[in-house]
Amino acid sequence: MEYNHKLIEKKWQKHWDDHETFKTDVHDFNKPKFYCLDMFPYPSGVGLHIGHPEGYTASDIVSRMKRMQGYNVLHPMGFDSFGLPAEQYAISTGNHPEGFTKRNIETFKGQLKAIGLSYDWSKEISTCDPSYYKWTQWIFKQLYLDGLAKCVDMPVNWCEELGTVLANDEVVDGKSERGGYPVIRKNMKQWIIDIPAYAEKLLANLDKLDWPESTKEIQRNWIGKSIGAEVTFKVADHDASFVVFTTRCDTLFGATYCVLSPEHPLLEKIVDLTHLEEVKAYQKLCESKSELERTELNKEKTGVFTGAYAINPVNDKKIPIWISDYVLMSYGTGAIMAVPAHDERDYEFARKFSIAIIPVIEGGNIEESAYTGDGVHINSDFLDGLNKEESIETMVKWLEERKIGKKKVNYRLREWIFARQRYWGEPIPIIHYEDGSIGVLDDKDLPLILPELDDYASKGATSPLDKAKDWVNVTYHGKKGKRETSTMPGSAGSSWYYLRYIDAHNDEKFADYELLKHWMPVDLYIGGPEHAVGHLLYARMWNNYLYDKGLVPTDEPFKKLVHQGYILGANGIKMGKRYPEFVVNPSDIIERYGADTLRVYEMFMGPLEADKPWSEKGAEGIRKWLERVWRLIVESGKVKDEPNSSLDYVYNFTVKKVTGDIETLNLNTAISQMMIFVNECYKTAVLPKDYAIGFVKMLSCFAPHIGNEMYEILGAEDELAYAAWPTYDESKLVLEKIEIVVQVNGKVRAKFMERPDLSDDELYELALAQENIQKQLEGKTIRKHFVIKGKMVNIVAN
RNA sequence: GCGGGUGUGGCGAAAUUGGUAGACGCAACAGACUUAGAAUCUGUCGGGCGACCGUGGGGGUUCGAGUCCCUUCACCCGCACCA
Repeated sequence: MEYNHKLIEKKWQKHWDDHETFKTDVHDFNKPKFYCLDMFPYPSGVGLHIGHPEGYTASDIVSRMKRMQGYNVLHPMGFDSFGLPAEQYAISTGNHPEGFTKRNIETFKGQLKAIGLSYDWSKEISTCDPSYYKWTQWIFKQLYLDGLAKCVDMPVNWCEELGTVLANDEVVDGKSERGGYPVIRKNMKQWIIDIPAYAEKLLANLDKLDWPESTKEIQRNWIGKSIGAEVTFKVADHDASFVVFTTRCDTLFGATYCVLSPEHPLLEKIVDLTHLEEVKAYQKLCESKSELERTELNKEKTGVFTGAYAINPVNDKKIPIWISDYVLMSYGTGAIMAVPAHDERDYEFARKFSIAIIPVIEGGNIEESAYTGDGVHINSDFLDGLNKEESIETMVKWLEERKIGKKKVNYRLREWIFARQRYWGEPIPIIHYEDGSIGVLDDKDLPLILPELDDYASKGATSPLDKAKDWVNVTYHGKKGKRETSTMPGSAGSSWYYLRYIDAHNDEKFADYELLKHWMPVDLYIGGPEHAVGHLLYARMWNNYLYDKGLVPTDEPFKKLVHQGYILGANGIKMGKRYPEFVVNPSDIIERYGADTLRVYEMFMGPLEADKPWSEKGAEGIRKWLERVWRLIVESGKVKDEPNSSLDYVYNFTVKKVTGDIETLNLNTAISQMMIFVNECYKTAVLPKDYAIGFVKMLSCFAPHIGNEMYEILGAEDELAYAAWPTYDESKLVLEKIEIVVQVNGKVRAKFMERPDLSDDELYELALAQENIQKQLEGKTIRKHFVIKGKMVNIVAN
């Protein structure tokens, strides 16, 4: 009987489907729970790529082991099916997004099943399903009622090509993440979610998460906390003032000018008539620039003088007010005090426009560059002689006493722009009444179904939904109004899906609290690093918010997070359109070698988190290894109901190593150890049946189809997925004799085998007796020696 | 510029966290089986004839360093005029 992957894989996939093997009873609280989650895919139309099975296999291995260890494992899957990617693809291929998405989901599901992943499909969710997005709308409604979702007029990222606004994480280098189209800043009435209100909590909670340090750091940077002060500057000869944010209020005596952002609202009021034309021209120039142009590196500073002056509150000096695009309206207060002596940007600007540079900290060479280091304060009246920390403290106190400034914490994190002028998303359950008021739909009117629309392409600043006139114009609670025609962004549905799996069919609530209390948080979350600030920050915010409302039991949703690396092409470059000849399609690999080979190879390639190049030969090697395993278990005749002590050590060690490695996700070394076990089995005549069964159980986590088949061939009749995980006998791990290494001056000079329980002195004596050691020590004096018990002796001599 | 990470044979990678560098696999080579090849099984496999040399380079701590410290180079990822 030969190993036939096609037959075996089909057989066991059907078995798992027919028996609902992986269906989890979420109400069973008797066993300890384990919630193992994958980032659900966009069903994009091109099908699964080679990277999907990597993370999915890793979480599947953990799920399968935990199940055998007696955990009640929740391992669900669903589809992130609303949003730009699906819609863009639909438009470009002339398909309607709905039918198209449904077909894609079926394709994805078929592909996922062909990999042999142990998902509980009874809990499948799809974010574009009304029974799901009813609750996305419901959570949005709560955010709205609590003042965290707002409709405001603000500058947003506008992408003309996509015909929509975009969130900050969807803009990369001034271009849209999807498609790479130019993005400009533009004032629009927009729905936003006040994620900055959660900045502090999201930042502080990072410390307690078992996440990759790099991802936590990215989130910290994105939140961008900085501690400083706000200082009020009066405008000379005007009844006006503005506030600046600074982290260096200790340098106030060196502030020789102020800069307002070109969009600053105060400008209208204070610009001098003789400068009005210039200012307007500059504002217009800035407005027309794309985000990319504005943030270009090392760009020369530009700006114009407003003709107005501010009063420096510490010395009542008149200092000029300029405008420049290096001051951003979206950060701090949109205005700064400029201290050219100690800030590189201000220095460059002051040099260019010949503005005074007054040093207030000793150090550096002010003729050449700004000095940003620490030092003793000078030219600073009551701060003279103090260092940075002392000066800041003194200055804040001074400002606070006179009520012209105060300590202030600022965050870089901006509002989450929550509306898209697109068709394929959750409708926002809001009505704009004719009287100018805004209303939200009653719970009984949710979900607000996305109307069918033939012409769903986005053009210009209007939403495709504007065209659904019958849907837009409504009378609600006796008032006439129009529905909101923007839809929610793709990241809406993915911000809470992990909660829905736990109670996927609940019509009354988004999920039952008692169930959430048992199952949350997610114990292990595996997905790509590209979601470090988008999804992973939004989901944290929603969960923290729902926690504050008492609707979920934990503030943080994902206890442990792991990112899988990219599978690169054989050329070492990311697979993609640029090098189509290096793109590997997972379905081809499954067809040729089988899903088990694909799974084991992807796990064997290297550490889960690392980027690794694909190797066809490597995959072939794994296929051959599985055949070798098959011959050992099924054909060799070695499997017998009798003991073989020569395998005791390697078997027990393998159980220990594989168990520990799965726990820590060192899946490549777990496979190495299983290979060592198989190699040892080939060297001996008898493979005890219980060892064969234990081995097959472990292997079945990695290669479930061949594992189940061999388990059946070995005569087992129970369901392997819930069979007891193999245990190891610690006493068998103690070897009779172990190898002792003898070093002279740190270099290996001899090795010998000895009992592991000898004393240090006994080992030292034996080491000295070694022939080669005697030779090495000839004519030398022994100075000292070190013994590492059960391992080595190092003799120091000269 | 700031932050995070990586660097080990021809290749993918291991290394019990300071204790035998290169486990396991790919490729290569040799032998067995075969008319022959493929497959399989069994070996060899960092460099050097050797003393020795070897974990990007240089320095240091230590009886002992891939692992710790300093310094430097290269590449990858994130943020980027954030006041």
